[in-house]
Amino acid sequence: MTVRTPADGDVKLPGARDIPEATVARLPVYLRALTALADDGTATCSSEELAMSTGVNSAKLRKDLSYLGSYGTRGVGYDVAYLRFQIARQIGVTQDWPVVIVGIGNLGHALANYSGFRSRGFRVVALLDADPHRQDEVVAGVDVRPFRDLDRIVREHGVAIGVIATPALAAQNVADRMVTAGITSILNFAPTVLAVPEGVDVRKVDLSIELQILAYHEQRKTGTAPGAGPAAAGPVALQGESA
Amino acid sequence: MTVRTPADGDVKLPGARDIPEATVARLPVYLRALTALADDGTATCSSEELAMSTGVNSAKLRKDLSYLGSYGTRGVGYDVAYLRFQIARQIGVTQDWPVVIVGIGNLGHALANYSGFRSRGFRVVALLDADPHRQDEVVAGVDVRPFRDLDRIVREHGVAIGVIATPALAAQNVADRMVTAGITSILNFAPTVLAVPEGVDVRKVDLSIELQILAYHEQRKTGTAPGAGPAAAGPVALQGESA
DNA sequence: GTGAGTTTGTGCTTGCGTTCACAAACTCCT
DNA sequence: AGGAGTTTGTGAACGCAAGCACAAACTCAC
Repeated sequence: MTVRTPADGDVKLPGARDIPEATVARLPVYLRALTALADDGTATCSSEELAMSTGVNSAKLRKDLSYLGSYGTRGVGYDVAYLRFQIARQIGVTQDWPVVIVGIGNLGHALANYSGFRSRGFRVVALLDADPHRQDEVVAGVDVRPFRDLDRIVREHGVAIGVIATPALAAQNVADRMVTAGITSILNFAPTVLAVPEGVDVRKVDLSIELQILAYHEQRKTGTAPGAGPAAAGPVALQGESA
Repeated sequence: MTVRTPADGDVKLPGARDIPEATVARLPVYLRALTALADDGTATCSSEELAMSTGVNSAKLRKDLSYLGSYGTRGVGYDVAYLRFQIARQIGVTQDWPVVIVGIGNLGHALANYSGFRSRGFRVVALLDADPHRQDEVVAGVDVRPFRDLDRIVREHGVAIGVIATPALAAQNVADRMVTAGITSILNFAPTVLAVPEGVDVRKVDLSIELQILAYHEQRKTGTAPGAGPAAAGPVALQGESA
């Protein structure tokens, strides 16, 4: 999913060992749990406690944290505030990242209104849509701009991360324009495989894929077809509508 | 993320080898690409072509498909319609799965209106919300029901899959109620770690985690702090708001 | 200061996933 | 029919991730 270029990605920050991808994916979970603990007034916690509240094995958690450095104290545990800062620093969310959201449909609205953005290191600087009818709206305090303003907005705010919430057909075009504008990380909600040049990271969030994975396991569990209820409708053939 | 119970999950369907988790996660992508090819009128395709359009290695794709059986023809490729059906059958989306969505906020609206549901093997049979003010609405042709109707709806429609789109604080309670009602697969959009009993699968989709993973790589790429643009705001300290 | 108890950090093993490389099996042309 | 070209299916090698288990390092009580 994530494409890393081995060439330019290896300019190591001072004191930054390379962290395994699986660990990187869990760091945000730890960060969230630590924030919750900090808000509770908890000053220190053990790997066991943190593991419990994040749903991972405590050994795995300690190994993950060890990639960042030795921030714990044996016999005591971790200082919540300190560890939280260290993780935030490693992820790079000690300051806010400006992001743009393209495609202000149902999903775009939801994303724009998502309060977790601000508090977790991101700031929505622009909402863009190609549809002129949408460009009068003000969503979540940010007004919707025409898509053609992308280049200017990216330049002015130094945007590196873009979110695609358009229909599938528009996604590749939006991605191309984003890359041209200078965006190098894309979060794609459209159900399409995006082609991007080396050095651009893409992460995909796909609703129906997640559901289908659940369906697979569900089928294995029960050994039955879906909709076993009395009011269930008859079989529905696979329909068209690709992409 | 996905919890499989080794005890009851191993009742193998006739002719169903156990498919690696990584492969299962890619099958929906193949399915979508094959649907697109079928709509284009393409009758047959090679692993190389399919690999190109799905963004995976062709060797990996062949190995993935080989877990389902030998559905290709050497020297020719795969029959699009046939392979599509076989994958759909393995995933279990030859018939529609009834699903319920709990939490009709911004995200719930977006999910309810998502057209990809119907065409990819799922049917939204109910929208539930605890807020009485929301229960007058009709979203995407389905009217919003009170949350307490969950048990009855699950029973009547034979619902096995539930979607949680509530705020974080409500998520665990909703999950508990879902499990009690008989739901055994949950797709969780709330930024919380859910505790569920053995045998219940949970998949999590978390916006800010995805963004933070992107931010990590972005930081490594540029080696700089976010918001390098001239109009970028000053540093913003980590704020509270846990969970 | 010393011993008992606690918790971290990590070497090692095991298992899963990816990739390579090639034989097997097919088509097509002559 | 036979040979050249194409494409699948898979054994084997490799690399990453997970989990175990334990030494090292700390606290606390006396």
